Amino acid sequence: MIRSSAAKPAPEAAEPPTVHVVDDDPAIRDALSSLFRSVGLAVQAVASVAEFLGSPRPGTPGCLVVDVRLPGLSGLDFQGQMAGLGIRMPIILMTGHGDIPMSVRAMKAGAVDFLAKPFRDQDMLDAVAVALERDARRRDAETAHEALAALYETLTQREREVLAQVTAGLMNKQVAGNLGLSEITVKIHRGNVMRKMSARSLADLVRMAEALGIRTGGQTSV
Amino acid sequence: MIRSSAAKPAPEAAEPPTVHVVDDDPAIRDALSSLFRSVGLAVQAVASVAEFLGSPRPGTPGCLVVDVRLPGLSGLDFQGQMAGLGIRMPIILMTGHGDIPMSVRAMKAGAVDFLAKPFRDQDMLDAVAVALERDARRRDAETAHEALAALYETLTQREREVLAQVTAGLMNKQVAGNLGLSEITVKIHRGNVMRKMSARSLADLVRMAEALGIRTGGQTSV
DNA sequence: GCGCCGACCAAACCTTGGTATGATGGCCTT
DNA sequence: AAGGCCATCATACCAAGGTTTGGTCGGCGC
Repeated sequence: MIRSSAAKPAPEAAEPPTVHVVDDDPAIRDALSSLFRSVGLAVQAVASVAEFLGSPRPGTPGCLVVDVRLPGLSGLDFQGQMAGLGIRMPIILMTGHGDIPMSVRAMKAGAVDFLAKPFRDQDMLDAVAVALERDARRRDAETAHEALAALYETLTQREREVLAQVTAGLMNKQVAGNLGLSEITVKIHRGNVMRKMSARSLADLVRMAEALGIRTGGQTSV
Repeated sequence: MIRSSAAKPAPEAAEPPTVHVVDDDPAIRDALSSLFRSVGLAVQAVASVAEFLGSPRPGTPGCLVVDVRLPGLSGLDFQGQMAGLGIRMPIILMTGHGDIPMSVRAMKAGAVDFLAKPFRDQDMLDAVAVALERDARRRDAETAHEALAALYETLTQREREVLAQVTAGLMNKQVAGNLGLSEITVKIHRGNVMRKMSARSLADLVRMAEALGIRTGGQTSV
């Protein structure tokens, strides 16, 4: 697979991305909803963070457009909580009464944009476009990583040890020595690893180990 | 000093990082200079961007602290120009009369921080600490990459082709077929590549190719 | 011309990788 | 007790990787 979610041969109709709007002002919600719908985007508009968290949030791609001043919980705190909740959807913050430190803090925390009201429609659309693109990339990367992690899960402890040392560049006999095994046993484990990980070559396996963050104490120049 | 590259156990003789201050107000320059010197940092303070660019800037680690409103060239434009000039030192911007869009634009462009005057000394020191840490990491990564690129430079065209295909996971005979060579010739090139790149194993070589961004059309699952 | 280097190839030889087939034993679940 | 999974090892065999020795050919600079 080369890029994007080409995991399956049949790239079924890509679900449309959804813009989640969180603002306690109904007028703003309506205005943003029609703005986003006018460019073909799906919209889910709610009045509070609680409402957003309570609503059904299927694993569809999308982004958040949130007012920083919300009843109960500020958008900035909200931003921080999202990470803890495992929600990594890109966030665009907007505010009617913001200041520079607030915007800087938001951007440092990873916000895609921070728009002061009133903003131009186009600025918001541009920000959403960037956010959706970022989300698409994040999801692709996450999907690929999860697939890899799932394969890794199927390995036994021994096989993982062998994987680590083999991808560190050690020869079978060295691995055997380190693990107190015979070389033939290492070969068997190694073969199992290649098969279970669907690696077609050692180079493949090395890249997989790299992506999984598997490192040994063994010195490597890279 | 805050922290520097803890990459090596004995970094020793680490050149002290320099904070470059660019502000047309002498009072600010003096105040910042003594602030930074009070925590053991070297400082180079100038009044304009031209002066900064004209001064001797050896390849020492450091960061920039720049006022966005400068005679002739704004700090924001300056930020953009830096990339074009190949200067990738982290930048901290400060302003007396900034607004939110300005700060957001600066942060999007990669500024470490954007401080509205007046700011607390500690905020500036914190920002500088982050900037210097970021610079240290960037320099480490850059140094490693340059060393790798230098090795790659010593390869002949053929050797590079062989490197690409071998690290893509192809067998010698496949590489030979693709390049119209005999297998024995591929082996020789391959051996030369391993020697010239100082790779102690194929796994090593794969990681090097990865770091160099060497990709072939060959399909890979990673 | 001469030396140097890169590219190319071959024969011989050795090491390493990889895959059977077959077998033993431990542990856990049914 | 039986079956399954894992780990272990041996023998044998084949494929692939890797080096050495030795040689041809063409371009480039002195």
